[in-house]
Amino acid sequence: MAHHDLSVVHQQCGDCPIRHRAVCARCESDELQHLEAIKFYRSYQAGQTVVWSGDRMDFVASVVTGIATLTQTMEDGRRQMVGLLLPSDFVGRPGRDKAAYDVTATTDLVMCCFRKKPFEEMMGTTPHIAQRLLEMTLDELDAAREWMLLLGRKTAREKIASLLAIIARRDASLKLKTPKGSLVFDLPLTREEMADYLGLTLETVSRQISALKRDGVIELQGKRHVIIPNLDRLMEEAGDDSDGGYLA
Amino acid sequence: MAHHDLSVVHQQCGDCPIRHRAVCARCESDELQHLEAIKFYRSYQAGQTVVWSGDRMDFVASVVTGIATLTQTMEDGRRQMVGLLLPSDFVGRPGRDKAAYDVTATTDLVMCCFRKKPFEEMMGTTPHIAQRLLEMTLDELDAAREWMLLLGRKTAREKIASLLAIIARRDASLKLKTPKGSLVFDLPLTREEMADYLGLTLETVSRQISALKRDGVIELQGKRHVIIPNLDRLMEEAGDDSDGGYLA
DNA sequence: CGCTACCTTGAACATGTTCAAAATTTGTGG
DNA sequence: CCACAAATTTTGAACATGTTCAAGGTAGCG
Repeated sequence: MAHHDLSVVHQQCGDCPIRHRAVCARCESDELQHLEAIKFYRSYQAGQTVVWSGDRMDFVASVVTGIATLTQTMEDGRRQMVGLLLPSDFVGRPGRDKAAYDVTATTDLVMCCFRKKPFEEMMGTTPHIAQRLLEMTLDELDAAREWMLLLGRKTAREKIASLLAIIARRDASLKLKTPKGSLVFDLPLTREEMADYLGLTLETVSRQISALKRDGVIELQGKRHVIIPNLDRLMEEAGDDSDGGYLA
Repeated sequence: MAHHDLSVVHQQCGDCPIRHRAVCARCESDELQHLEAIKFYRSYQAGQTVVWSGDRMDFVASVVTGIATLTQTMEDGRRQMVGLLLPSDFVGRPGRDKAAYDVTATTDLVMCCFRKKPFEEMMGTTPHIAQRLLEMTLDELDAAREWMLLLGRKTAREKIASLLAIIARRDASLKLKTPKGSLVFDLPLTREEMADYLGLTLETVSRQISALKRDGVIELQGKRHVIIPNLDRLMEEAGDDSDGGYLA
């Protein structure tokens, strides 16, 4: 319970790491000031639940740092992850007061929150916010549909390769490295979380990761540290046509 | 090839059957007039392709009557349907010029089209359109995520029951009948299309429909005409918690 | 060092797929 | 209206992929 009180930290929007990708990306400085007035930060430790599905949610938020997941659960306990929230991603839905999914911090997480009422009012008066939110929502819809193809039609091996390729790409885009050449990253998810994302069991995830390693598609150092010697090879294993455009 | 030239038909927005659900739902009459000036109708016969994934698409559109599907295809031919477009649903993405999915008419189809350029300009000047489009996109995202749970975690029987429940509900909502009591409708999809939607093979779809019939969950007259004697029973079979809110 | 989480591996099993054939429905032309 | 061809659907049997249940291994952290 070492609760570092990050919730007190407050930063200028101008210095914010997600300033140019989040829902505020298009805002002018006066609009940003207005947002600044209604925003507050919240921090969560790895493993903590941000909200439970069905709970009242009186804020919307952007992920600033860390990773969160959206999951759905059936009565008998079957779980399906329906979203992986990375820095700049948006949580919550204007015009709805109950959370539709469980939101969980998988790493330590900082979110930039806006009380819903003022945010909704601002949406009406600030087209730059509504425009950006529409754009982000359309991107998420594309990502969800790409994921439907994965869940409905890909083999276990292809599913794992697809997930690794997505994480590798995202990491490459954050680090601004060349997309060719070898890539290195740490898995932000446990085997079980990967299984929940891919519609598999954790045993199958483990077996397929071992198989990809055995076949030289990936290298592992420990359980989490992954090296991709050849991204094209990984993409082939994922079954995507070479130039598929996941996420942003 | 009996091509009834519906493409010439032109109607007043005020009389349009989707006036209050489509992207134009929130528009005032002056805004509607502006839309009316840039709109045109197109008709497609059952089975026709509206656009191919990757093709240039210089319009966006609303489905007026009929049903269309969005599908993704892998190089080796595996197909996954990622959307079922019903009257009032929106096709195309402002700010993108290539289609991301194959769009196919599964029944005779009439679409209300807007050339992309003028539509995008109107989005900037007409908040009512952008607002409505955001709302619709958020609904579609919820539907896509509900479908991810189905694809990732439901059994074949649950998948079929879920699909039937969705179609039954939609039909009930169009006909304004009480959601209890027995429901009757025609399947708008072939077994193969159902399979593409559910991430199954057509044989499995056929077998599970036979099983649901054998168990008295549904009744069939011919291949397409379905009677649901007890919607609650069907919902149980679908594995949804009783009050789940699919689609709109 | 030893506990606890997490991960890997094995073997039996189950669900859904594949391939094949037969049945049914639909559309077409006589 | 009927007969035939084409398309769609159903059913069967062998098979494959991923799951389940069980045991053992590994890493991180007190």
